[in-house]
Amino acid sequence: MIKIAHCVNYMIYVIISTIVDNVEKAFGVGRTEVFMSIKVYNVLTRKKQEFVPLEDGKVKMYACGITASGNAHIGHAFQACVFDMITKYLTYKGYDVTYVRNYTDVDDKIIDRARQLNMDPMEFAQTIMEKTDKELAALGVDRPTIQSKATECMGDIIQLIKTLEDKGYAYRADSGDVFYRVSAFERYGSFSNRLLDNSIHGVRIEVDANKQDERDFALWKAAKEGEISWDSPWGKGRPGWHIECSAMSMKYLGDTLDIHGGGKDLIFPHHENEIAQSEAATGKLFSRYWLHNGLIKVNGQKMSKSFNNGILLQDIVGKYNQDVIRLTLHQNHYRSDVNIVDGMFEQYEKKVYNLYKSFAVVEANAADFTPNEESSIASEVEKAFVNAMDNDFNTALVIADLFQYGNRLNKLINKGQYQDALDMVYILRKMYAILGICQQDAKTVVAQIKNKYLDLYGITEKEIEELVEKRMQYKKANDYESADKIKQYLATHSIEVRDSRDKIEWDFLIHVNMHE
RNA sequence: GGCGCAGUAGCCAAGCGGUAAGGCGUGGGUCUGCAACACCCUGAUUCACCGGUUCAAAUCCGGUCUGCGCCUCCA
Repeated sequence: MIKIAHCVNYMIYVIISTIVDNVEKAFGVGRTEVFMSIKVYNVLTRKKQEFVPLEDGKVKMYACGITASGNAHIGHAFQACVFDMITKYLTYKGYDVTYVRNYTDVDDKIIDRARQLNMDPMEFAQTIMEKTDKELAALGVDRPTIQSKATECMGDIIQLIKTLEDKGYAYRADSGDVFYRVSAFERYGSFSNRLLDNSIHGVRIEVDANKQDERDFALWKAAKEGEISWDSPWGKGRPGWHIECSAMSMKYLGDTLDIHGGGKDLIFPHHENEIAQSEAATGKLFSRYWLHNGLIKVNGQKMSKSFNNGILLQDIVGKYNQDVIRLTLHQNHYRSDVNIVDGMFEQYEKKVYNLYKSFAVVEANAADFTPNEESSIASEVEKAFVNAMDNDFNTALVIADLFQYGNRLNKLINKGQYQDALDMVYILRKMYAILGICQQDAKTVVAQIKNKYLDLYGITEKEIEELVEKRMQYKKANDYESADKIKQYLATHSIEVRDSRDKIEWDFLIHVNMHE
């Protein structure tokens, strides 16, 4: 009875929705038009809303980058990959994107580390930035339009602090430090939802005696004896962290940005403070949209030094292929935390190996064909990609689709439909470039991963080939016992063989153990 | 204590009012003397729990529990 009622209700729904669809079509308000626009989750409004830049066709985006105080970790890479992906997608959609990402190249930690290493702090920061740039490039992260450094914008930073001081938003303490006067900015706390000073209870912090209000934060820090410093109207010193980003973003992008991004751990206090500084200085809205990426967890735990579970880029770049790391990072939505569990890199390594193996087969067999950009396969893939990405950059969906396309590609290969297969490879390479995936030479990737594993398993390709040849001889002589001994020996090195009529093929295994 | 996010199969993870995508793993199969890759099949009567709204809820509302993040430098 219930089921019948259920069905009847559903049929009523189907009939109504069909009518609605037809009405929409008749009036030209098809759903396809809705999908033309991009929807983004805006932290400022806490809503998913249509993305409309200030200036038609142009996007001004700033993302908080890295403080160059140590080796970059996978969390830094995630932030870089996310905003690289967003830049590339917006560019694909036809926007002219100006993307600024900063390096903080002077701060307490940098000064401390440099001192430990007996290095000049600027020089130390420089080596870190160069190393990080290389590591990010190895992940297919493009350089932003402008890569700004705090020390290169000192004049702009000082000017901004001066403006704040003139307007009564800043004061110089006896210590020589200049602080932002939070009480002067009424909206302070509204971005991160910290309306009153009630956030401080339950957490014990020492209040700097120089501050007029415990919420005040440093705009300019007076230099200690022998410390690196810059001249300013308030004496020698260096800028506070928050003011750098306000100054740099407005210097290159103007008073109002379209998108401001960064890790979600920066919402408070960093981004709250940036808003307070910038909007107090200009009287204008600082950024129309705020996008924050999630954080990295390792086996369900926060990545932190105390757990000793940090994944540094120097430990994974080179060890895993670019696509493997990108798949791991983009396999879930950018706003969610990425939980990297044991075996995850290996899982995607296996996928990447198989995918490029298929690419190689197609490219070898379809060398004389020309990819057809207008093919139904190409338009289907592109449409699905765009639909997913228009909805707040849903890379998780896009990657789920990629695995299905890989499956379909193999079917096309098995059927010998190389024109279709080539069209598929063509469109995958084109679209997934936005995620930094599927861009490499297929044969090279296959060889890289193969060599890595043969190395790991302690066996060479030459040795395998010789043993396989021997096995062939034994089989021809009907000596299955000896032939199987070779097979077993190869199996101990994780090499599996497959005999066809007149030849023996082999491949290595990638062991993925997802159990905890 | 305050603010925010989240709980979907063994694991990872989409869906965000119309009847549970995808991947890994598992188990079977095609093939094979045996057999890896690939390919095919295989999974949640149900989305932490309890109420409510609705013809219809994993999706909306209220409450409970649990986990996490931020409030101190943090991508």
